[in-house]
Amino acid sequence: MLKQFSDLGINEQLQQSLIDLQISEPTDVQKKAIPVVLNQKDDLVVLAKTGTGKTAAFGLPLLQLADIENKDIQTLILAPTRELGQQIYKNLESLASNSTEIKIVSLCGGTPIKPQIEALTNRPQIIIATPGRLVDLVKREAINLKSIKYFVLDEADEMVSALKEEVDAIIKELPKTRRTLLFTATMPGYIKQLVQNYMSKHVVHIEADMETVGHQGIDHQYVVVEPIEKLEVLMHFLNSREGERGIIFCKTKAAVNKLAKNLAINKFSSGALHGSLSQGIRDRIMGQFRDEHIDILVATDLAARGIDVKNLSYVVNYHLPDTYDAYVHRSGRTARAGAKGLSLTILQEEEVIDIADFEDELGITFKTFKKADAQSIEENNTLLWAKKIFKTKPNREVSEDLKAKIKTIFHHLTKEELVDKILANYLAQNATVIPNPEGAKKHKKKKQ
DNA sequence: AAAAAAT
Repeated sequence: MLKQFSDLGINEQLQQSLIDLQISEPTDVQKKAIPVVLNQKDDLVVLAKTGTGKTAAFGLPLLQLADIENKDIQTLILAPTRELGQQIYKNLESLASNSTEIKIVSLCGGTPIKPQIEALTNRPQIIIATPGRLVDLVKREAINLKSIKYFVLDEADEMVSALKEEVDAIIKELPKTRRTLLFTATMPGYIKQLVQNYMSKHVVHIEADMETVGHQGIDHQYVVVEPIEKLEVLMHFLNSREGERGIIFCKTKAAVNKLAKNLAINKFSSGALHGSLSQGIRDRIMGQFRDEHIDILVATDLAARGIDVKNLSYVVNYHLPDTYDAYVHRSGRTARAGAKGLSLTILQEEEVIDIADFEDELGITFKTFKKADAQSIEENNTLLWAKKIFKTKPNREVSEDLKAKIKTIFHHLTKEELVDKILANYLAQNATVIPNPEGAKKHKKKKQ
């Protein structure tokens, strides 16, 4: 018999929200984790694949356990990035839409702290935070964590490694009697050891959705390119996926900026996301991406973990990820909730040997992505650029006066001559966009 | 070495 949310002990208000959200059946991780959280006894370490519903696996039972008679903060959820924190907040809000008496407050950085201090005076039962901001609030004595009963670390492996200092500072403020619930898709051996130090009660270990070896639904492919043709191959791929949506991962913020600029010049519907942008811009780009106003997100590993955007059919590794786990998280942005997706890694010749390591370490098999020959890539990219120009709407912000002046410049040209000039301009622009080998060498030399 | 997280 299939277990339903009601069988797991989820109450009617939350069941109604699930109906509203058109979520009909619990996933494996939800079936396994919900009863344990509701039992109010044990600590919990949950290992479950990307995109299998971990947020609801702790969100549903913790919303149910929220005691509205109790005006103290009862649940603390920590996330590694502001974007993920906000996403968890929104998910919990929508799960709680029929439990209106529950108050949830998001305490992520990058936004003014005063409104958050204000919001805390409303006595929320549940808070979602990023570590830096929460430490700040504790230092200001704007928050008291002594009443916490449930402590959730999402992306637990990242939290106890990269953000260990802040997490340790926060744990010092928590009562020993609390329950600790850790959720993650990846758990390197050394982290597994470390994690034991964070638990105070008997620990239940749950592994869910793991019986399917590899990352079900993800098609792993790689393509070998010369440095000079990397951008061209990427654009050719993006053109072949016109109307689809995905994320392109780069190694550095500077590389994200550069690639996003190149894609913008070539009229791709794209935006950049990394940690040096203001939170306002980060929120705007994420909003546009979620609302499908832009199709392509160019990002650092800021977007690698937890981010759940609907209908992403591909992920591109424009640079190799640093770790095997980073590959798991990046590629896990596609093929979510049972969907299919492609994870394409673009490599240079000397990096090909790494592919075998990824295969061995992660138990996956890469197929080779067949790139077209240089000439057809260029032709194809140019044709699609022309189509995009055709579809471009006139810019109303340009004054009539300026338009008239520009028209006089081109006045004496025939249509054919005008097309020739626009095309030549496009090709020249692209030539400057793609670094030539000389330039690449010079750059390398400079770095050494 | 780079990314994230506080201002």
